[in-house]
Amino acid sequence: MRRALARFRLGSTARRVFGWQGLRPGQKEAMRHLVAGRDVLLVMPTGGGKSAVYQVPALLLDGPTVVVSPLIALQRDQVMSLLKAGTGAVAVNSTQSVDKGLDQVTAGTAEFVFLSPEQLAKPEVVERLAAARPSLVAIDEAHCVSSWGHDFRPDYLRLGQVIEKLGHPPVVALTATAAPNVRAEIVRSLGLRDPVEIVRGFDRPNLTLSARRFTSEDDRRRALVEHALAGEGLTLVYVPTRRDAEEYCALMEGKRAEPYHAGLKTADRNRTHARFAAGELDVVVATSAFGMGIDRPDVRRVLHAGPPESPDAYYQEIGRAGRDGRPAEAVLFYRPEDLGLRRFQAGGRADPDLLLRMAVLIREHGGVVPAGELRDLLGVGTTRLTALANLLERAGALVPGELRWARRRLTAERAAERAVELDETRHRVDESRLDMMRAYAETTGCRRRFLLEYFGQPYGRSCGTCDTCHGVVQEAVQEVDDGPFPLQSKVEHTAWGAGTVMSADPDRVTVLFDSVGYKTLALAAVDGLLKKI
DNA sequence: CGTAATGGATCTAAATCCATTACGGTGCATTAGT
Repeated sequence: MRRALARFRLGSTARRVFGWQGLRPGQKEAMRHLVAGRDVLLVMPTGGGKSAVYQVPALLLDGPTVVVSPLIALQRDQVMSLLKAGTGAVAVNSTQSVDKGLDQVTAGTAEFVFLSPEQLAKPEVVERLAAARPSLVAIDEAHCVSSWGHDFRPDYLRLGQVIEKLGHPPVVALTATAAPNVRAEIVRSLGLRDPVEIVRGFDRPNLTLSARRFTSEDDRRRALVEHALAGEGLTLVYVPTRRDAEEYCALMEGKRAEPYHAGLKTADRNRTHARFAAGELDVVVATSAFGMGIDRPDVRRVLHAGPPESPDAYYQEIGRAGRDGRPAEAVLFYRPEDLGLRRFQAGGRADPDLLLRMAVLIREHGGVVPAGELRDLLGVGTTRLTALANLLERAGALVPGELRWARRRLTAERAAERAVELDETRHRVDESRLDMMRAYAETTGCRRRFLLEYFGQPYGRSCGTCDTCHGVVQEAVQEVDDGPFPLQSKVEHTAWGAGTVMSADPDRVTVLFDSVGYKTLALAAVDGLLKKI
């Protein structure tokens, strides 16, 4: 009854509380499903408006809304804007008393509570939240589950368990960028139940795409700096290292430029952020640290001094240009040697020996092993231990959310073996994403088409505006169901198993395989190896 | 994996070459010491 009523109040609530006039189609659809009790995965590339999707339903449902947000700065911004709208909100993190924050939730004065996955890794925090009977859970920047969960911030992979402990109210996962396999991982990892997937407009027609290839580092550097200095308008330069951020920034003569990376003092970072937001800068030269929470609509250019680790990351970064709809450009200054650094940064494999020792210890203990003891015995830190536990849990060896052996019949050896396989698979898929980044940089086809099809949106023509199109718009390069392997059709490879066709040309086909990631195959050589299923 | 910094050797003294080594991204939370 309440829910039926709430459906019709979405628009008026949005107007009354937040002053939003019209809701966009994707937004309203997502809200309706949430209010009706469904889980939702929302992928909307253009910035603003995603938070509305949980904020409006939250006000129509009884009980607090738990928002998982990766950065304390982001939590702070969201809380401030909600408080300004006259709605109770609190961020629970290490900058202030966790207990006092949770008291606001218990007392019912905070309708919204923002937390990091690390806070939610603490059982007492989850218990207190569960006691408040949350009516909605929102996972902001949900691609972090996939990009950070495996090693950097492993508590991201524990959110599925947290959601269950919170009673699994309707969950909405929000992100700007996610390829089909990333979407699948978000759904699986968060344990979303029969979710509605809403994927809106990946294409950004006002963005022109180009890439320039260089042999020497010096040439690349000169070309990028020259390009940055020649143009007008707000520019973001993405660089691979902190050092490069400083060096490139020093070369931006005549521009109001600042570097940005995680090695700078918090005060300096905040200042640069504020100046950028206020329009007091022309150029920010940054590592991947700069980005989330940026909402300036008038970024005219995003230049890359080397490719990021995947098209997913690249699209995320160039997506910060031209949000006002006016022309903007994304230029990749590329050297094949760049890929080595990214491969290094992708990190090493989990140590099989360590996994085995951990499995043996937990299995022989019999009960719940204290995390501190396990860390000491294995000589690893919290982050690493959680990452290893995640692997063993996915291997079916541990009770979800606990350091306790799940099945007597499973040997430690077999569990460790499975965990290693899972880790291997993930790394293979990651490497294939890097291969796709190289393919983007080196393609002679339409770059827009390349990216859109990578994200599972058949495009089948050439855009006419990227460098490789040379101003030529081809209406039908490839129909969706042309050829032996139509786009998005399911296929099976004798060695690599099941996959989905992501892009097809007259002579070759790119398939996303579950076990090995993206592979591009020459049609002339696939006879007997690849078949439609 | 690639690049930059470091160090040692070198036909006799300032600079160059080669081999070796170090380094590389993202943030939370917690803690020790002001």
